[in-house]
Amino acid sequence: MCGFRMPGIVADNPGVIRKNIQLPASSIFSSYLYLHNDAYMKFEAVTIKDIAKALGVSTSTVSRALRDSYEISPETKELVLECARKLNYMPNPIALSLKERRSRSIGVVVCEIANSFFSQVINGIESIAYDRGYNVIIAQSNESVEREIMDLHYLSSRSVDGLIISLSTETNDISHLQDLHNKGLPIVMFDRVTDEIKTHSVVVDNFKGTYEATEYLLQKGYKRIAAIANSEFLSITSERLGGYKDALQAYGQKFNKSYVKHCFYGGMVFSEIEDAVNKLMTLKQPPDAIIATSDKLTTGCLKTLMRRGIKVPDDIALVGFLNSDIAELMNPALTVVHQPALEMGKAAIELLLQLIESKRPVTQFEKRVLTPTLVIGKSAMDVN
Amino acid sequence: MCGFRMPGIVADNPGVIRKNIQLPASSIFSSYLYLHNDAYMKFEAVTIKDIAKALGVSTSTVSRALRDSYEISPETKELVLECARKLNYMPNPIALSLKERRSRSIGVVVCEIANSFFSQVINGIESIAYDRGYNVIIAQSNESVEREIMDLHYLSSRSVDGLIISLSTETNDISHLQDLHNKGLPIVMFDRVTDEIKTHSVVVDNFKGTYEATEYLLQKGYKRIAAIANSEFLSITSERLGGYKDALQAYGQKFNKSYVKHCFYGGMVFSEIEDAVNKLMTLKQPPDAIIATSDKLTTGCLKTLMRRGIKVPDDIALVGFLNSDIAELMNPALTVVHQPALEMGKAAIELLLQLIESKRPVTQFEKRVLTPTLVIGKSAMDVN
DNA sequence: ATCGTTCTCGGGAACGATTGCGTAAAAAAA
DNA sequence: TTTTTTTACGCAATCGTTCCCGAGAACGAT
Repeated sequence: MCGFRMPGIVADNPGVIRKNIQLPASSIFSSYLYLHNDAYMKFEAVTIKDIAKALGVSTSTVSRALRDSYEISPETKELVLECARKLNYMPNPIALSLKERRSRSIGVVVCEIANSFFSQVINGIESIAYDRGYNVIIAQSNESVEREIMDLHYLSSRSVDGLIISLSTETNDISHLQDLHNKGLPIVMFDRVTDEIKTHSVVVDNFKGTYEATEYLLQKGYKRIAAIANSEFLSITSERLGGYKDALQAYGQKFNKSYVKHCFYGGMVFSEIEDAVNKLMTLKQPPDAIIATSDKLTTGCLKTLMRRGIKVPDDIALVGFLNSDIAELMNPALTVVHQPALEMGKAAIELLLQLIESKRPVTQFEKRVLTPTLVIGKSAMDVN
Repeated sequence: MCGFRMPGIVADNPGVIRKNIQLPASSIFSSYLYLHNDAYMKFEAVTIKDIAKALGVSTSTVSRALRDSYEISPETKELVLECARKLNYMPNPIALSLKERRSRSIGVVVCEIANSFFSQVINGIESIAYDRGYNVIIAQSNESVEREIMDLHYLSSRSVDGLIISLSTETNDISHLQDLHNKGLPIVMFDRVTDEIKTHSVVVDNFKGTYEATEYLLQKGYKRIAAIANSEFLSITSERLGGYKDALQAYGQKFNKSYVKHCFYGGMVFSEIEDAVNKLMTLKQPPDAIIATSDKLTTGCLKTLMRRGIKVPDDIALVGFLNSDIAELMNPALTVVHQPALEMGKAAIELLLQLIESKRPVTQFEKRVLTPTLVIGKSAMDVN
């Protein structure tokens, strides 16, 4: 009597749903009524009411049976499970969210999706979130603090259970984030972080990244190494410039302030990079090498040099942060600082889920520091 | 009497919420109670009940006042609006979803996020969806049909209002999609599409893309042009190979079957590409040019050639589909077929929202065909 | 004075699921 | 046999919101 609808194949105990279910390619979704004939009708899902009605029991019994409660007899359980399977019942996540006051979704704010580094991070986040039954809502700030605030507003209004964020370049006032944090929203920061909010964070050893890159150039014999960096506000900027400065010092070179150029919008505005490169190249003593401290800056810098007819590495060396998997295919093959982006994403979501699912308040926060890799290419040569 | 909580700044009429709201950077989120002291407490949102209680009216009145119903007096409306503003009330989207039986979220299935083409498409989708109040749930198939089915299962269980999908390379049986479609789920396909499902789709003129690329090589004087393509199952494969064949014919060259290699996993498995290139290069008459018909194939092909010490374009020419914005920085600067990915994403989401928000059944389906661009680089030379 | 309108508003049932509490019937203990 | 305990289930509230009814009050028409 409970087969008055399309017979389905698999229904899972809601507790273990989507865990290695093996389903045939057909009729997986028959939890929905067939109503798609001529009229355009919203397909309606099977609910516990349908099961209850079909079996002549109460919804409480169905609910408890599905959750394998001890107060339901084995026979009834079997009946309910069987019927749920037949109707291909699937629990309504929205109703559950309302009841449990959690959305099982997390928000991710990055400045740009179409950027290798961030898309790889998102890849890592998504892979784990998916397995844990969370969905990921992605928002882009486009390096604008205004947009970042709107993103957070939006995500907050969609009542996400947690947040993973890399700050926009414009963000020096973080009160909008602080507000959310104060209200108890679990937050994990990555890449561009701030100490002002006490929470977990995931970064690479930025200092080490530029230190090694600078050291590499110094060992090659370069004497006038310039740096093109992001906005001074960003954590990554000072850290990366720190590694650059320390390496210079370690090798007995004096730090030259005019060799450091900042791009406030980190290359989102291309003319920024052009200006920076132009200013460097028109110095009385132009640099013989450039370190670019982010993906967009690295490619933008190479693009500018190329367009100006400046040969790399013959006229100038170029080393930079880059997570594109085609760095070796570039002209020249770039020597790059590569970040373990996928792992960063995984670390971030793991820390976030830990925060979200923690029963008791978390007071000890972790700053997970991963190690970047210097991938040697041909964008610097031996100068002697 | 209604200011017993943190005074907020802005509350919107739910009907026009998130429409060009200008808010100061602080206290935007004070719709939530301050409970984040020592104990870890979930922050609780302000509901219409709170407003009703504060004002001594019923929730119905509050609800209607907020929705600007005609049956509420202007005075009461003003009171309610004022109070909502004070408490910084924000409607609970989950409760709304439950009531209205729609989640205001759409699912996007692509094979890989960290791929320029797809991340650009997602960028386009996201930009519009966000403005229209929808959130985007992204799932990756990794070119696996099994994973694709699980993705759809997941998205379906999260009750998305619509779906945008580019099929995985393994997908020749589309009954899992067909099922969802039959049940009335609005679907828009892009890139890798199928005629078996009658719905909107967004593609580029693949034929034209390869035709022009092939023609370009033919005009340069190449005589033995090979093609490396995706799985035969995919729509893009036959279309792109079609353009290739027709161009050959138009220029009086005979089609040589051994010059066409398929990579079933489209380059997700790198050895596939290596094998394809190796087989081509060990022919008695190896090709003098290669056309790669997808992003991953293009970069994979170049990587293989480079590793084998085969110079492009000196030893062989290479032209391929590529949406990376650093094609011009590659070695050599690649001549590529560039797809308007952002526009494709925008078109897809627009068509989907049209489907979702249509009152009456949609029977006329649109196949929107955008035009790819051949971007000339230096990966082919004049051979005479 | 009585009736029909119009204007406002409240009560309460949904939406789908969980869960504390109450309670019949059955089983166990007295 | 009576009492107590256990078993197995139903009722109803709850989450936040909308919306169908119903209903009181004011007002004009008869």
